Amino acid sequence: MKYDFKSIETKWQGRWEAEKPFAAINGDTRPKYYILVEFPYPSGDGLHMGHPRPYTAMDIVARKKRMQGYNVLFPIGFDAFGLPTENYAIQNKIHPAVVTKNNTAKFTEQLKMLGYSFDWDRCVDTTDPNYYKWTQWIFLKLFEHDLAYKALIPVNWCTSCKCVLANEEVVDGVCERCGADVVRREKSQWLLRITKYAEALNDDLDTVDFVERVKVQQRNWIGRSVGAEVDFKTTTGDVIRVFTTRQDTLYGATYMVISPEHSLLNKWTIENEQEVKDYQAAAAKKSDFERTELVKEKTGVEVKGIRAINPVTNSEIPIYISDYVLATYGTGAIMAVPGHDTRDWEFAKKYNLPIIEVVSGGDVAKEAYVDCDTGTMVNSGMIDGLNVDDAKVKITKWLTEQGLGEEKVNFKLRDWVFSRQKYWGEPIPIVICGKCGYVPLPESQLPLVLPEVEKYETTETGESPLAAMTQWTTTTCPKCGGEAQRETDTMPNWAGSSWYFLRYADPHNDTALASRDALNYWTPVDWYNGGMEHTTLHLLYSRFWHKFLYNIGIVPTSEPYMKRTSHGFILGEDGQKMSKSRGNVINPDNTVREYGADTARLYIMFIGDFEKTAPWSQSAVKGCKKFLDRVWNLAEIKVDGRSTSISDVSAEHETVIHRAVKKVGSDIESLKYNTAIATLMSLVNDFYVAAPNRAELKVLLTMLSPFAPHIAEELWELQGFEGYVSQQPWPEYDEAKTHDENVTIAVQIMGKLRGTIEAPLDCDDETLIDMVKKDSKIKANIESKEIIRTIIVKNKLVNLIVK
RNA sequence: GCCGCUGUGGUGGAAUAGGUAGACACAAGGGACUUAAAAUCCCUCGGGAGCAAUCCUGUGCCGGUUCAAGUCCGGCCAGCGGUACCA
Repeated sequence: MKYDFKSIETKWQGRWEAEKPFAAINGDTRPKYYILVEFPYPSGDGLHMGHPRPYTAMDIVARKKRMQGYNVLFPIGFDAFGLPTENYAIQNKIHPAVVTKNNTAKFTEQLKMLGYSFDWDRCVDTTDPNYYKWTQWIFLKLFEHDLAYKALIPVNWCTSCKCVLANEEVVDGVCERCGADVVRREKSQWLLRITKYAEALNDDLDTVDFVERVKVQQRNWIGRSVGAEVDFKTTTGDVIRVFTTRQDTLYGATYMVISPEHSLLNKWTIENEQEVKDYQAAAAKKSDFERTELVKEKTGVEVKGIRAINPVTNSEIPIYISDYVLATYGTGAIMAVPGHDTRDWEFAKKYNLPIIEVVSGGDVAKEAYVDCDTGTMVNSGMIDGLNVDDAKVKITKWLTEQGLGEEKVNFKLRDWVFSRQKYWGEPIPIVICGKCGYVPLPESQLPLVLPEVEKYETTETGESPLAAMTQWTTTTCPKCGGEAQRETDTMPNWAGSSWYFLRYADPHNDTALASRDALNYWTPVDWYNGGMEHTTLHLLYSRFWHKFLYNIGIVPTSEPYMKRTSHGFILGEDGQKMSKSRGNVINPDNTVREYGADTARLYIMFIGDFEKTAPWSQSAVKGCKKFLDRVWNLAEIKVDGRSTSISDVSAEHETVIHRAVKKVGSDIESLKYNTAIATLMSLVNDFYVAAPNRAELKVLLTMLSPFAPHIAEELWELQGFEGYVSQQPWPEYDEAKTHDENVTIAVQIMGKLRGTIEAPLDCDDETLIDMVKKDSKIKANIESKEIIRTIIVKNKLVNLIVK
């Protein structure tokens, strides 16, 4: 009989659906293991190859963990709020909820087609009011704890989406989604104070097992830097406070620069007022992108008539305004040390300002001496002769004593802009009352359900489509009972995904986001795998929400995820990133149809290093199909024999089987799925040289089942083994049996390979050298030479050094 | 610019901790079976020399450490990702 993958896969998927062998059980006595994959955004295009890679990998882990006796939670859901759905709805005049329903149905079908062992009863959908009730509830808690606030801020405005974007959604000055220009605009927006958690988000990375590149990227994004704030008095009697990480170079500060938006500019009487005003106006007109684009040439204007006083030299220094100083970082003002900062140096050259060397070792006449940590302080009064570190300590102490400044830690991280002027998102549960201000909706009124609207488009003024629904927006103030308006902004699609993993623990709870018992049992997530592109967005946002929920006593741990790994992209066959415009998108449907889900799963794991990008190759898929054909042909006919325990493997196959069990097991844990599959292929190749007995076949099918679950179940049944192969214990290996009695020893002379010999395992050195010397080939090589040294690596290698 | 990662056959990729480079596949070539094709099975497959056993050479480039370097160190080059006037 031929390997009929189609009927086999349909059969087992039906059985799994009916009998639910992969259901997670709350409060079970087995040890729990919570494996999480990033739930998909259900786009109209269906799954592409980017989805099955992480899903298959974690499915393999989930299946193996179950076989090892864990109560595994491996859930899936849909992150369904978002712009593409809304745009599709606008274009086709279909309600976004209907679009979402269709898309999730398609995704569900495709995910089931691939044979994933998800617990489908726990499926969540962020657009379900029963779900977003709790997203809104968390928002109310954030508001209650002063972590949500509304402020007039310059926002990134996408000219095409007509929508406010988070900084994270602006890429190279254009909208991440549609590629249109992004400009700056003042708008009243909801923000979340993620900056309050900057320190904890940074420091607690030390407590979790995230792959290093994720930690590095998060740390860079949070951007912690330690320095000092220093006060500079001015001739007007005002004080300009600056932030610097180089307080040691204070004696070299020969001028100051403040941002064009600095508040003191409004207060001062400036001699060249018009010139300053013109510069401010020009800077305000520029978008963030334009401001950073002009990196090469720095511009600025001196604020004439007012001077600052360097607190250590007491000399008067000029003040400039320039847009290379950002209003949003530090204090919006800097002390300029042209001798030791590249930007200050360029600016000083251009405007003919003095450059003073305060750390020796460079040539400040030629260029700024920046990497000067090893230098010695010069021209620096009280800190002359000290090294940089000591100088920092001493000057900071002095500044603090004089009341002129103090040590200060700054972060690049900014508050999270949380408003969107869009329809397809969670309504923000706030009422705006003329008398009481922003009033939270009482919990009893949640969920605040999205109203039906006539038009989904953002209004011309940039307000949410909800703003046009006056019937809905007009309400009464929960506090004073007077007439009030509902907030019409909605939440960004990062909201629902910031806590979804908690809901999986108890997805049908209608009195809490999840019961405390369920959270105590399942959280934290043991292993979370996802894309690098979410490192500074979703991953950071959800850590923030989780820390907040921990602080208010909702969740039992301060970090949501114990372990985070990250997979590489699957590229198109042309080696380019898959995209519709390139026309190189590959979806799993065709491969599954032509070769079956098991082959598709195998190939996507065999393709290469899980953590790196890898190009798809349709022709290489066949290799995996061939492998399954070979397995089928090997095991289709019932193999006789009563013994089925691993202790009953033949002497012939003993070593290779114990080795394979060891290798496949450890490879799954360390993301090396490609070599795990290679090991299985080798084992099958060995079985073609000498046929396996019943015990050996059993081990093979058990190990194969996480990778290719359908064929494994079918062959298991054909062989007459009991139950589901996916519910068998994972095979155990015996370390002693992973070695042969004999080992091949490489023999080198002067470090060059000259041959190999067979020697008994753990052979003692003398016997080994003796054997080497007797080997005819080696003998010829060392004739008439004297062995002056021998190096032996046990069971591996002998190296003879001769003269 | 800064931070991180990567560079190995025609291709995807292997190579615990420095210890036989190229596992496992794909593609290609040759052969068996077949009327033929598909499928299957067997052989070859980094480069060079040789009938051959064998020898030389080879992991982006240059140098170093070591008995021994794809692996460690220093300096380059190229590609990918992140970030960007962050003081």
